[in-house]
Amino acid sequence: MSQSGVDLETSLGYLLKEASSALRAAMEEVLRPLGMSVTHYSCLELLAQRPGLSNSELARGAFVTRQTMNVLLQALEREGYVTRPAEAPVGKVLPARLTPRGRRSLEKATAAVRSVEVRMLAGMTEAEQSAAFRILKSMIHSLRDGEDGA
Amino acid sequence: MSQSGVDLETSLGYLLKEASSALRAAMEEVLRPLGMSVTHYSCLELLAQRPGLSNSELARGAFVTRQTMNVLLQALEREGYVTRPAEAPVGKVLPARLTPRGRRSLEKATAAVRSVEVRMLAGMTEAEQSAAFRILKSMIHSLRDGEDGA
DNA sequence: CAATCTATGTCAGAATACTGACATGAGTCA
DNA sequence: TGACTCATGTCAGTATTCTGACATAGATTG
Repeated sequence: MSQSGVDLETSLGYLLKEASSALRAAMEEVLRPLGMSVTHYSCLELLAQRPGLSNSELARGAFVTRQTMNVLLQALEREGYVTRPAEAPVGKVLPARLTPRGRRSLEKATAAVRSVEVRMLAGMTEAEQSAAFRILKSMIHSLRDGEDGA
Repeated sequence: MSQSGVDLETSLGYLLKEASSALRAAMEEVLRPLGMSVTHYSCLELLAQRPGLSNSELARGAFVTRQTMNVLLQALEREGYVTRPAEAPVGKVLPARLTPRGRRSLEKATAAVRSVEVRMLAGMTEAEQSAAFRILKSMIHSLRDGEDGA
């Protein structure tokens, strides 16, 4: 008797949420022994791959608000994982960078997270991974499209 | 020079998080005018499709803790969207059900959320949707497998 | 039958993320 | 130049979710 509803059993949206939730749980599990949260890790990984990112850019990359990222960055700065110049080279944008300590701390976390990703991909062929990549990109694009258009 | 890292640009995990984040944002956007949060909606939708679900079952279905769901259920009960018997028919499990008011409130939300899902699926063929379904199921299965095994 | 284990509902406190607000710097445009 | 718009960093308060803990009911096991 599946009425006009969304039908959770066959909803791609529900499945997407389920997969994302499972991924997050798996990441939290391997990061907890390292004393690191997912957002914490995301920030460090972003900085490793794109040194000089600003607070707002990091926030967008980690899918949190810039206020949330700012609190995290201040903590990471205080604990010596990240450095930011006292004054902005241009405008108000403060480029952040990992310290050697930050890089060292990230190493173990990266390995742990990669093991999760490998596990997630287990049982998928190369072709399926490509398909997944393309399909997810398509979903993101479609969702971002009409968010405030028309 | 993409070192041994996870490489955000080609990481399925990152893309999964991005898609899930976009979906959540889109849902929040259409639900906000109805005064409903995503978790709020999830609870109602679950109850519509599977009447009599307990607090803990609803929590698992909405991917939150049972404590969180309990707080929400108490609020929904107080506002007359949901009813639970005063005493458990068996054990401690309290089966929850939508009231007519709850059903009415859900109608508009379901339509709104379905429009988001339709938008997300725009540009995907039937075959791609099937592939997405299968692939997401595979990811979930792989992630849940070894979460505390071995 | 008794002991143990597991799952549930619930309360309380802690952690986390968000919304609102403000000042400031850069770009646009008349 | 001056007015306007936009993005940023940051502070403060609110909201949401989580972790910890407890008592209880059912299932399991010896």
